[in-house]
Amino acid sequence: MTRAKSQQNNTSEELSKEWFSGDALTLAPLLLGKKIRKGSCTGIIVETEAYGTDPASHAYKITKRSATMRDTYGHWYVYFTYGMYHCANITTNKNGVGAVLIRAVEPIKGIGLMRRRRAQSGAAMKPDMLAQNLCSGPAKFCQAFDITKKENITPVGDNFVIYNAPKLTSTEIGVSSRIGIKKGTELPWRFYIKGNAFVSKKH
DNA sequence: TACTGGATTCACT
DNA sequence: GTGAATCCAGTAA
Repeated sequence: MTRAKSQQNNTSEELSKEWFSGDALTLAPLLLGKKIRKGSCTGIIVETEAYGTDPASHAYKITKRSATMRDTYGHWYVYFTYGMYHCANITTNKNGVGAVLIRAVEPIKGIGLMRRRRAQSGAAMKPDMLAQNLCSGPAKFCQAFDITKKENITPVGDNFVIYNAPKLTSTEIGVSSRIGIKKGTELPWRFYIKGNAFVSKKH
């Protein structure tokens, strides 16, 4: 089978809940390049972040809020932060705790709707409100795809779908570390597609 | 019950 | 580069 044909087949396949049963650190780079659809909006995942049991993770100490990460896999874990933003993770680790934060998405369908939602959320509608500014951050992605706490604990396949795509090579994937929220902690687990204009600015 | 700080974004300098 | 916005979750008392 040709690579093109293989890609066609792969991209039509929906990832099942079981796909997310592995650990977050393994799945985070694998999610890069995958297509995500919610409602009429579709995009390519270009940046992710793995959260496991490091001290800077909500998974480090399970609370009422973060219990979703312990109790599910292949579900949204959505939380509210900074008094105005949401961040969306997909839970992982069938036999443990973990999640992959969706940090940035390349919009490919429903761009007009995304732009309206971002504008409603207060984003300035400047001329440079290009597609690459619509989802280039975890909170921007939530605004554009209308993901709020009401989506929390929604399973994959129910309202949101992730389609398979060929695995990227290690040379196509960038990895960066980040100082955690707890002093002295470091998270070398942010993955992004190298050279992609839709990746968030902060690294 | 009160206080603290945050897995961010954006405007302003 | 810096600071404000804004409110919820977690924690201490």
